[in-house]
Amino acid sequence: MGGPRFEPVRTVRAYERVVEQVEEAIESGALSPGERLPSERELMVQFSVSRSTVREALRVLQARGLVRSRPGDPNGAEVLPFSPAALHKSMTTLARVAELSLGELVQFRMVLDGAAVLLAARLRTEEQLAEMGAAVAAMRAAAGTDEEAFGAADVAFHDAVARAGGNKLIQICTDVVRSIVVKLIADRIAAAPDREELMRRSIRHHEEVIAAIRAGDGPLAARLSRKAMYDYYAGYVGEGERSALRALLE
Amino acid sequence: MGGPRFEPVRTVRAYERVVEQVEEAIESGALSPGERLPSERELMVQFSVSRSTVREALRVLQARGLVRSRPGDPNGAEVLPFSPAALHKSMTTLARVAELSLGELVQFRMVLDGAAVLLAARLRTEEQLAEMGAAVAAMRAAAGTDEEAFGAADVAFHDAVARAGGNKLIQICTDVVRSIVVKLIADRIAAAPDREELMRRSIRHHEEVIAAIRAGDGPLAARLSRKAMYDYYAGYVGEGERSALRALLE
DNA sequence: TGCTATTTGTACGTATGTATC
DNA sequence: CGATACATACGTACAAATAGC
Repeated sequence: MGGPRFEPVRTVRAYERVVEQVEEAIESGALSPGERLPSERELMVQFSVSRSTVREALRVLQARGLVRSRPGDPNGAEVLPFSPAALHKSMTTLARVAELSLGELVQFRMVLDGAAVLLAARLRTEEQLAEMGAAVAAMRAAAGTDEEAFGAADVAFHDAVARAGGNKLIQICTDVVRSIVVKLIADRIAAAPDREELMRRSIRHHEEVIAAIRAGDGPLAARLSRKAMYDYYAGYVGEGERSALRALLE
Repeated sequence: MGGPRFEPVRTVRAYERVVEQVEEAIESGALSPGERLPSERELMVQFSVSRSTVREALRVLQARGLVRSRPGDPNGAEVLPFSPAALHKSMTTLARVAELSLGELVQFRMVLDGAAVLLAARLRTEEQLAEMGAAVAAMRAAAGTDEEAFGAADVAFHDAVARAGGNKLIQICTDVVRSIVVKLIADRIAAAPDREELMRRSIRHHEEVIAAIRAGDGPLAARLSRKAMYDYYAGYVGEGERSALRALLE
């Protein structure tokens, strides 16, 4: 027994080491959003690598949403503020290659949104309650006339709820999945014959959720929220999956 | 009013068009995992771009976890099977740059794991129940002796539950966040003075969850699951956040 | 085993379009 | 408008690694 435990050697490419160092600098806060990286020529000197290596590294960093570079910019690449764009991209890819069904996506939203509402009922401030109310008012104003504004107001509502819940991860994930779902069935939603009625019912549900949040009744708010989402999306989900969604309604 | 509605022109880089086309081929299934892309030289002919452009595109595709290329491989880059690695990477980055707290991460797990358990109580097969039981048995066997095996068995348990729940997105996200949490506090967990007691209690909780799943009592299983997670991690979370976690225990 | 052909990894030079001053 | 510095893209060259003989 014993002897030294050797580990397999992984040859690490030059561009990866560049990525690692820059990534660490950004994630540790040594480089802040808005700041600039040195120019590509400067980077090749600092890392003692060729231009192509620097560029491949910058491509990866750009794909991860950490930096952006523009041609002609007298400064180097710009360090970007945090954005869930990379998460959005990888979840969208995930949805396609893992063949996530609409039912799974909606179910995920029911779970996270329900949790956000539950937390919001505890932690919301009066100001946040007002935001939710304003969002629903905007939904009412746009109902039947402006599809786009209705959707935007709905997003604003769920965002206000998620922020009130105090969990950034839940907030981000609900938003990412919401946009994926909407993209998947935007055409079917717009073409729904009972579109007007769906919107009205959605608004009513939202108001009930707000009332429950205001009353501090988290479990009720969560049930109402899940029910609202179910009613809105169930029509686009196959019957088999629909029953799995109903499991969350009890 | 009227006239054509012009849209702002977005200059799109050459490498991006290459990425788009290959990505579409992979996500649509035209290229399956295990298949090979043409060699870089072949790609530069097909896309009429230079090799550096091809390589930058391949780097991005590699960063997204879609392909992998090895030096000297006479075949081109390999199309990879689906993996949540890209999602894992972007969530890890998210956790750092958005400064997600341990409390938020644990809360997220409580929500998703609770939902998975709730669904599993409805949808589980006898076989999956056996898997969960086997995982807990492995946890018991490893308790106090083999930290690593204990952790692996715990992962196996939660994975079996998530699979039984039937929602791949929940399954993947729980696993991703679990590994982030573990990485964050692995050292503190290992150094816990009451480590042995924590493990025993965790096993007991897992058994209670299995019993509730077997009985088909989803809500009870979910409560027990969230309670188990809270007990296990609450010690590592600050008091302020701990109260937000308790909001999920009612 | 060694050899060879092919491919990727990396380096370097150059031309071009663009943003800033 | 010109000058400057930058990113973009192309092409060539060579080293290192792999597969197949």
